[in-house]
Amino acid sequence: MEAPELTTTLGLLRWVGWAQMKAGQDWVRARELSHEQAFALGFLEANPGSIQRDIAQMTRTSAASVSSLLQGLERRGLVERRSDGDERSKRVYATPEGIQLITGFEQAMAAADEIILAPLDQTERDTLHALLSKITDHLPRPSRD
Amino acid sequence: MEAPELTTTLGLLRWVGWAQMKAGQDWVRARELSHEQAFALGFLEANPGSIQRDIAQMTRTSAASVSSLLQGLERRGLVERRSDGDERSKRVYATPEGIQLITGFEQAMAAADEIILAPLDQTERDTLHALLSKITDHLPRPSRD
DNA sequence: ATCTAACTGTTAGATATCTAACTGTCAATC
DNA sequence: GATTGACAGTTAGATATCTAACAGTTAGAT
Repeated sequence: MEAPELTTTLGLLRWVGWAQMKAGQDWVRARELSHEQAFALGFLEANPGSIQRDIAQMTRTSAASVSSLLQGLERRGLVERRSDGDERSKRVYATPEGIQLITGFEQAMAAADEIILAPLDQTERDTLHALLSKITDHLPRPSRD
Repeated sequence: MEAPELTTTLGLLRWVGWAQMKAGQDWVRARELSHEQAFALGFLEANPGSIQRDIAQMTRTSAASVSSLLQGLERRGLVERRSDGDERSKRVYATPEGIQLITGFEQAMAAADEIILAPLDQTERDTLHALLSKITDHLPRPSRD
């Protein structure tokens, strides 16, 4: 008695995505972060001075969500928001504390990916990547509409 | 300046999953449902009398989430919860109103899937499905731990 | 028969997300 | 220079989710 979600191609796909999220759970929870906070911090480490709109686009959420998410990180002193010239936008930076907390996140995620993809050999992984790219190439870019 | 998430295989995968969710948005929003409510209703249409624990397992969420989700559906008269023998569990049924509201959901989702998979021919779709199955076969079953 | 452990569901408090409405700032046009 | 429109961010109210703690029920062990 399988539910449809677990048998369709996109159902399987969402399941794998879910597993990836769960796989990183121990790492982020040990630092009392949510996945979203961890990803935002990681993005800010790589792209310091991004404006909130950039984060919203990258995480495919709304400006309102980013505003709320950053509030929590700012309260803990993990990010800073500063205006810079254009008073409409705020440039966001991970603080040293934030950077320190997020160090190793990418590696932890890569390790989780490795476990999930373990059943596939390199050729199969390449094929999977190519097929997914073919799909995302035709998907609308993450946008703010 | 791509972010890592959009270039790794699992990043692409999560992107496709996100697109699927968005693709059904018009359909569910026209009925003032959330995706989660729509999926729960669809599951109950196919599996009437499921207990809440079943729904939690299928949606890979917690018993607490299901409890909260069903509250909203019950308030709108779209589902009913009845105890039946075992007083610990509650059997959940979609009401006629709920069934009527969710009719066509599966087809709408299938249509959305078709659009997303459009860039792939049948052989490629089969390959993708096979690769994803190979991954999920090694994933822990959705469980309640 | 009682006690304990497992099971099912609920609640409380937190964060994330959504939409919609709002504020403030910049730029373009008149 | 003033108005208008686009842009960036915030807030409010809603739902979904999580964890942790709780309450009631069932079944098994002693």
